[in-house]
Amino acid sequence: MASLRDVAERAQVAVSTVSAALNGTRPVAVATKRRIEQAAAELGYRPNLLARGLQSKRTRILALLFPAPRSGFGLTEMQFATGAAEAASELGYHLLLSPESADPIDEVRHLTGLGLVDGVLLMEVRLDDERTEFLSASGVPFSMIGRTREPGSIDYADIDFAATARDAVAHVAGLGHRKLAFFNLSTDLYADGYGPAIRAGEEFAAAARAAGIGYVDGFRPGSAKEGRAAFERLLDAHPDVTALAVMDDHAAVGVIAAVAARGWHIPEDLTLLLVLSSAAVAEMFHPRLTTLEPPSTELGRLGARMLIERLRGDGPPRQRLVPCNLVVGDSSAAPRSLS
Amino acid sequence: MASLRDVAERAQVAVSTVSAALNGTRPVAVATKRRIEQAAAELGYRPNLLARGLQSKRTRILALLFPAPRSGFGLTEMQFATGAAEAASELGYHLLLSPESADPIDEVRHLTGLGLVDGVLLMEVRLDDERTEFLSASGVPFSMIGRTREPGSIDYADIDFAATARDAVAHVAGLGHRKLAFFNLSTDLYADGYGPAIRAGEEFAAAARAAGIGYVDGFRPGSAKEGRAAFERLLDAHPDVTALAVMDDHAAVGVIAAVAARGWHIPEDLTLLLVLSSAAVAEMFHPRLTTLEPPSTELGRLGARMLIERLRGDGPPRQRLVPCNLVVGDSSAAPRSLS
DNA sequence: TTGTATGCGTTATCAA
DNA sequence: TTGATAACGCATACAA
Repeated sequence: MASLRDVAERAQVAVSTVSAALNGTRPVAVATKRRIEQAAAELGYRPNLLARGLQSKRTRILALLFPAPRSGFGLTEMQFATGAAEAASELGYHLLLSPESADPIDEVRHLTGLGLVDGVLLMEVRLDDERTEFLSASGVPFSMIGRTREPGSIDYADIDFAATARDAVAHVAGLGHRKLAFFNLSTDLYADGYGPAIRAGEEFAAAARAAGIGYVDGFRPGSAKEGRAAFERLLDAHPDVTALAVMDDHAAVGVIAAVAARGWHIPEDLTLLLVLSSAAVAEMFHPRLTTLEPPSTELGRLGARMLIERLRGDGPPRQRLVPCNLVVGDSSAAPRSLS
Repeated sequence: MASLRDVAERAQVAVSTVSAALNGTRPVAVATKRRIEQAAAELGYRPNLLARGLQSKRTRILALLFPAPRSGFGLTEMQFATGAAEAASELGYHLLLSPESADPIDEVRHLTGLGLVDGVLLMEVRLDDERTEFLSASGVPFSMIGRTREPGSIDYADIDFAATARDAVAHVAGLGHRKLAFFNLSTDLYADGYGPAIRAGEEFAAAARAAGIGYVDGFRPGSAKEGRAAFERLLDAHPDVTALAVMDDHAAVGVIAAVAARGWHIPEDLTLLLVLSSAAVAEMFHPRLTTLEPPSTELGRLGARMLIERLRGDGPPRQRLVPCNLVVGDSSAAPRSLS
């Protein structure tokens, strides 16, 4: 590879002048600047990121810390990663994919100790997340996709659960439904303090209350079997429920089976919503389910952008909430009583 | 961060001695070595990767070039990435996630020109892939997840389509089926020379022939609607088909709908196989479909390992084929005629 | 067995 | 407006 020296020789100037001309870090006569740029172009010069990083203490590399795939299909995680990588790339940064080992703290220490990365992007953030405390304490710049219970002044991009719940409730209430049920994520995730489970649960309850429609929750089926059982229990206790929002994809499979087993049909007898699932997944169902699609790519992009902005300079905390996208499928309809 | 100099001062030796002691690159007296190691530990010394890379011309960073999510749920792509990242991490390497821009060639040139990466990992390789030619020509070490039509001496890890097809055919033949149909991926992908579409198509035909059972193909439904239509056409022309292997997840949805519309049931009236889909996806169906699950994580791991081995030293081409994993679900049964 | 000196490619400081 | 030079942290050839 051509180096700064090669360019300098060819343009008949000093290395420092070439550096200055190419970076605009100090005034350079237009004539020499042109000569330098031409020489650089002819040699196909590319600045060596390592040398630059060694000197400037900034590598323009971000680490995306991601845990082993949890539930779902990995689509969401994949979109976080691609969104973040794209946004980083647009801003001249690179994204290092860092699989979280047994000890995430150690992982971060390793990465930053090596001088490899300028900042860290966290995903799958739990309400109480030890990683944030460690990162704050060690002074490593970072941002979150998701957020802790009390984000304080930490930068984050997360789903706007309140708006999402409002949209969902408005959708079913607009169809004429008077009572909505909600199936949260599995008990394990809920107990683990997984943000989306807790927040979606709270916000759906609040939105239903605000809209003045009936609301039932407390179910946390994590599989098709559990989904089926939960649906049976739900109807036993609340036969007047006509709309159901489900967070776990596999639980939805069970619900659909239970509906069919009763001789019921979707959407005539039940309006079914998938919460935080992609349209690609919703299309796998028959009928195609209405879904509240998480803005995963956007969140990834935002997370990366915020982190880079923070690296470029200080400022107020950057905290963004983005609502899910309501994609109406064939599982939404007015309740029987109205038709 | 503590540097080599800090360690040297604390241990009362020269920098070069510290370097030697820590890297074992030349003999160091046990006593001083112990002193150095202790000093390093006390200071929490970590070698600066940039400085080391600048000197040694090797960064121990690999780039994973990945295209925008294609079809499916991204699970497979995600597993390639996580597998590769894990394997790299175990061997002391890091994985850079590089979203492919409009011009992948330029992307590679950029990455390597910057001196950032030691090698490149390719995924979503097409039968004729210009990237391989460019990489070969420019001397950048690389390996493929997937493979071109004629891989030559390029390292790769790919699905063993022949073994996979044999397993699938053996499964249905073992159940007593005498005629198998095959729905390939969408026409677009097929025409684009997407390896799995072409190879799976060829190998299923060959496997059926070898097993002496009837075989029908030529269908390429890429959506639920097309899947449904394809199934109707299939049965019109070949009413004696009792088993069907489908590559596109959404097409499978259509097939299931068509089966139900006929008043048929799975698996009594049709044995349905999902090819190259994960068990997580297969579980979304009702009944749970039998699937041939691609070894995506393993392929990612292998791809990274091969590349690292190649970087460590030369040797013969490393080329590995791994068969899919047959996960028998509730969509496999003996054909009607036998029951 | 250990220390000194040099260079990797860049940026930044200071003279000229 | 420009050029020489000293870092950045590490590895290595060479001298002691």
